Amino acid sequence: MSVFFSRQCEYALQAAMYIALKPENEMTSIRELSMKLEIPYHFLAKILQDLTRKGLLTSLKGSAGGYMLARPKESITPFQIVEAIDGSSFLDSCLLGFPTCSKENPCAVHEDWNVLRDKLRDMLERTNIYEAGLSMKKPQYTWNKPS
Amino acid sequence: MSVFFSRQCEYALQAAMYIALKPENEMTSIRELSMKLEIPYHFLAKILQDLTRKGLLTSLKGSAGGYMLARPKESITPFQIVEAIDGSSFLDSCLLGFPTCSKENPCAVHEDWNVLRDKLRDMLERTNIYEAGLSMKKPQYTWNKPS
DNA sequence: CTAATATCAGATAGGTTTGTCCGATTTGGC
DNA sequence: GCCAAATCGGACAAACCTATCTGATATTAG
Repeated sequence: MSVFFSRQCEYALQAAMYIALKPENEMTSIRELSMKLEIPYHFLAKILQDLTRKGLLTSLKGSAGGYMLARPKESITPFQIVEAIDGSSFLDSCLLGFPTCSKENPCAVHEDWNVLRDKLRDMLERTNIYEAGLSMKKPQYTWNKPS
Repeated sequence: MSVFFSRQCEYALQAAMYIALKPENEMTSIRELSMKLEIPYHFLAKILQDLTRKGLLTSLKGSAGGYMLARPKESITPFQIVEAIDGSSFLDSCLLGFPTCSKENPCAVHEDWNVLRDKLRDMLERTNIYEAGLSMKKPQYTWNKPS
C-alpha cells in the first residue's frame, strides 16, 4: 500500500514541484529528474509523457530538449497532478469499500470520512506546485531555489 | 487505487462488523458472509484465516462450524483489523512518497498530512466494530440488528 | 550533412494483489 | 461408523502496477 497515491502519482508530484522551481522556459531532462529525485529513468519517462498528453507539461525533443510546465507555475495545483495520474475517484469512494455508500445508505464512517476527504482535497488545492516546492526543505529542491 | 486500504482490509472490516452484530457464541460461516456481503468466497476464506492467526477471530471446523470473535465485540476497534491486515505503515509514511520525510526534513504537506492522519487514526480507534456495525444503515447489517 | 542527445512509442519483464481451485482435515448429526 | 458440512493449506491463475528495454523520431551543435 503506497500510502494514498500510486507510485506514478507520487513521482509525478515530485517531478512537477522540481520543474516548477526551475527558471521559466528552461527545459528539464528526464535524466536530471531521474538522478536528482532518484526515480527510475524509463518509468519516469512514461509518467512525464502522460503529463504532457494531459496538457500539464510541454516537451521538446533533441539535445537541449526536455520538459517544462505548460502553464504558469502558480496555476498548477498538486490536485491537478493527482487528477491527471490517479484520477479523482478517491473523492467519492467509500473508505470501507462498500460499492454503494451514500448519505441515505451510509457506512459506519461515511460522514467522518467525508470531512477528512474534503480537508485532503483542500490541502491539495489551496496551494500550487511552485509554493509547494518552495516550502520543502529537502536538498533535492533547495539547491536551485532562489534566495 | 483502492481508496486507502487494500481490498483484503476492506473485506476484513466488513466481515468483522457483520460478525460483531451476530449473537455472541454464534458461529458465522464463510458462506453466509460471502453471500450477504458479496465477497468472493475463497478470497474471504483466506482473509478470515489471517484474522484467526492474528488472534482476532476463533474458528471451528465441521458442520455448525464457522467463525466468531476471539474477544468481546466492544474491545475490537476497526484500527486493530486494519493493523492486522494492512499493517500500520500508513501512520509514518510520506504522502508524496519521499523515502525520508521528517520534521527536520519535511515535504510540502508534511504537517498537514500529520494532522489528517491523526484524525484518521482517531476515527478508527475511538469506536469498536460492534458500534460501527450498529451505526450502519446498510441492509446487509440491519436485517439481524437488535431493535 | 553528421553526430550527439533528447523524447516517443510499443513490447516486455517482474512483482504484488486479487481471486480460484482442490484435496485434506475436522466436527456434528444421523 | 458414516456422511455432510465446514475450515485449512497449498498451489495456481488473472489482473494490475511497477519497471525495463529497444528502436524510431526529432532537434541542436558542429
